[in-house]
Amino acid sequence: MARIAAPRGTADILPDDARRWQALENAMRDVFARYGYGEIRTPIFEHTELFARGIGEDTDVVEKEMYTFEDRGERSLTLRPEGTAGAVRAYLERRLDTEPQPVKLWYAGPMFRYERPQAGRARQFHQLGAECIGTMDPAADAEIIAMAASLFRRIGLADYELHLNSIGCPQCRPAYVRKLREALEPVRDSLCKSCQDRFERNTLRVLDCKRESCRAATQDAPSILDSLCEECADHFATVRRYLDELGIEYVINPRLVRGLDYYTKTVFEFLSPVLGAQDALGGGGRYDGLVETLGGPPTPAVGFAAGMERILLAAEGTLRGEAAALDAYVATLGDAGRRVGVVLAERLRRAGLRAELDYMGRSLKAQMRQANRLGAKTVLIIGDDEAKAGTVQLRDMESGDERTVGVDEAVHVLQEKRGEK
RNA sequence: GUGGGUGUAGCUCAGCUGGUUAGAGCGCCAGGUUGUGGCCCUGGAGGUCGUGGGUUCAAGUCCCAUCACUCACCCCA
Repeated sequence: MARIAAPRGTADILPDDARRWQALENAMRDVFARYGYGEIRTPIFEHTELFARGIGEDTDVVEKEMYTFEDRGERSLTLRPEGTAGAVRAYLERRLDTEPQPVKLWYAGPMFRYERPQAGRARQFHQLGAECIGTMDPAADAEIIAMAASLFRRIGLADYELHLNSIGCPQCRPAYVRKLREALEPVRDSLCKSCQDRFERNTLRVLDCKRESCRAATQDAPSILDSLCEECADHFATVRRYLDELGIEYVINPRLVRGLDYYTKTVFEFLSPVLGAQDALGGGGRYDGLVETLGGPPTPAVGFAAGMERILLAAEGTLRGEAAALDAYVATLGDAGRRVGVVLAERLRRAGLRAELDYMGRSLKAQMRQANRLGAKTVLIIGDDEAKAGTVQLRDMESGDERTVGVDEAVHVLQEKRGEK
């Protein structure tokens, strides 16, 4: 029979790797809790409409990257490509807008985007993120950024750059876009093909192009930061002031534009130099129009999301999973020893110890080797003699010391030993 | 969607210009002890050489296609 491989762009996380994931998740939970965010778990799939409207019809994500399917009831559903839309949907549907504002939520889980996989990019990947909904206070922007930075610090990830920008609001952005178009019009023909397309559909994105030729052509383009309305300019200045006061370093990048349509005012990205071409660890920003777009009352909000695989990649050297040490390995010989051993292992486990025993009919020697491999601190050897006498050979794997003790004492000794560290 | 690279044991790879039973290291299993680990020694299991076609007396080795992986573009997490 032909074997079936995991679908393209998906990955299995095996036990050794899973330990690092758990370490990240533990750090994440602790950090989010400190900042007062509560976890929200929303569906993995939503109505396609939610993403189409929320993220924006003209974005790459909606245009060509969604896993969309029709269910048996002929509903168009989509595997979530990001987390914000679902969180905001839940905020409205579950009437979190009637609770004291702001509502602070975090989430983590799989996201799906149909793209060609490469380093740091997969079709099923995982994001952790947080949303602070209901306040326009610039301190909330700073809090979200500080929280992300705090998580990175917590896992020893220090090698990154925080890029910051403001892309204005519906009051000031249109005027800037017009100005930008005018400025770019003369050099339009020298832009790359996709930028010529961007020029038409989403002019801001031209600034974000990585091609040398496009960067050169837009060299002298006006900066959006010079065109912000008073409110946006004030907001941005205040966010910056808070970040300065919090000691969070950043670089102003007037070319930073995000790929999703819902952003307003503050946008930011954490870039890592060790990630290769896909260098964004995470990013986010303010989305003051999204709640309304999704049918709610005008509600300001700010949030961020980061790629868990990318974090794990970037924190390769510093974030380690704990190798669960084995307290005891029960090695048995003969039928009587075996019977006693099976029961003893269970007894150790009920006593809160990690215990393992052989299921492959291994020789004692092989059992010892296995115990060593598993990092067992102690091996309890039970042969027919011990079974008859109600004793075990207690072998300390580090020192090699071995002695005969009664079963009760053995359990006691192991518990003591465990408590010591 | 476009382009480059790669596909040989569980893993990392070697197989020269096509030529007899496809190799190494690591890992795995067993033995070296009659009831004992880490080091060492010995032996063993394990491969439709990604898949399908083609060229040839002969293909892991050449050609085509296809799939997968990978890197980059695009976009972003």
